[in-house]
Amino acid sequence: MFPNLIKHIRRFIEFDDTDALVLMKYIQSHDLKRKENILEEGQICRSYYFVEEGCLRMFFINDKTNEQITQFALDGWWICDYFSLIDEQPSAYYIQAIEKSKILALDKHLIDDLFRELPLLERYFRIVMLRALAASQLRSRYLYEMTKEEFYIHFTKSFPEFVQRVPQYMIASYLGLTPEYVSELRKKNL
Amino acid sequence: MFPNLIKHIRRFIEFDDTDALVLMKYIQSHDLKRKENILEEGQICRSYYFVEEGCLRMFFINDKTNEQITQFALDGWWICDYFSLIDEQPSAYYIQAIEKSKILALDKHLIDDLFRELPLLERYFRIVMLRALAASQLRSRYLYEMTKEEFYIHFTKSFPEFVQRVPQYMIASYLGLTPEYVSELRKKNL
DNA sequence: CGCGGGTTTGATGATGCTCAAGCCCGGTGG
DNA sequence: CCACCGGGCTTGAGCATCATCAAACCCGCG
Repeated sequence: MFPNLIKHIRRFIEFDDTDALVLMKYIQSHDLKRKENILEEGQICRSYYFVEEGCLRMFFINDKTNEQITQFALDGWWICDYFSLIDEQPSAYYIQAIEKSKILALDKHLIDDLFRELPLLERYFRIVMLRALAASQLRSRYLYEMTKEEFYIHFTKSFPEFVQRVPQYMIASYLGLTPEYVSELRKKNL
Repeated sequence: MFPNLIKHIRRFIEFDDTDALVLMKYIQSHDLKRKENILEEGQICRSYYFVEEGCLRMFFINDKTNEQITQFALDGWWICDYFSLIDEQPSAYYIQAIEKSKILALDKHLIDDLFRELPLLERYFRIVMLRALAASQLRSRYLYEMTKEEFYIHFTKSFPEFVQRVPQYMIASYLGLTPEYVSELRKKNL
């Protein structure tokens, strides 16, 4: 049904097939077309989203026109606007499919029931959050210690497949660069 | 014994005094003098640290000389190098007391036993991680949408007491600015 | 074949850094 | 009690990085 999520869960906790069947009751699956949104600015983010297949981006609108990407999520990643989710505030973000994607949504208000049925999943989510935090700490460190040029090169070296898969201007936006500058950097670095 | 930690836990879960006594067995308390480190570069970060009283900073050494601050932790905050903690890799960071502080350490390897004794604490830690993630998402958004000047002003407006408490050059470092530039900004913004 | 989104090019310029010097002020020793 | 020291903050000149803007180019798609 959603093998990638199950596989992901099994990386961190014991989780047998009957557990998976229970979990299934709580999950809503969404098939997104390219450019389709699963969250839009002004809505309250009510679910955690898992990318079962495909690729998402999270962005907000800057100066009324400019889409500023703050995160990507590939297959096997959780994504959401945690601030909106926690405080039930309108989100400032869009979450949009870059390509045809299959997204699994876990509603915030069902999660306590889910944990009551499958207590071990609370551990899974704790660990997922912990790892996301580690990733964000690492990313923030790179921002401190690298110039934008180094940051760009580091990124392209680290995720060459991803750079293929996604248009340059999105990479630029995510890295906080202008497309023009990225273009210059590409020329310079062969 | 450590009222601030208990108070913090009670913000998120039911936690009575006997639970607190159990927890106490797992906690190591450290009294730090000004400038004393609880973690140093090269060590493996083995504990989660809670600031019961005082104030910490987390930094790494840039270009062999320059202390680059990436995080502060005031009373009531958890702090650690999550990357080093998870992978048991040598840390690239120092965690140091800015002022006389009381720190509570929870060893990574005891935490599973602790959760076995007090299963509700797993929820507490999940929530703490979740909120830290929300905070880091918000911070990263500010970095995208503000100029350094706006970022500085926003920070000083948001945490005026903190700006009093900590030397300017540390604020500058945390915000990714030179002390000279902060000085210029202060003059400009009365 | 023409259109439109994405990328490139080049000129110009602002933001924010570097470096060197001076200043302020609280602490310490004579 | 004063003089000196040193850390932190400020000032100013010069400069690098990276953004802005306008235009041209490229190429896949209808």
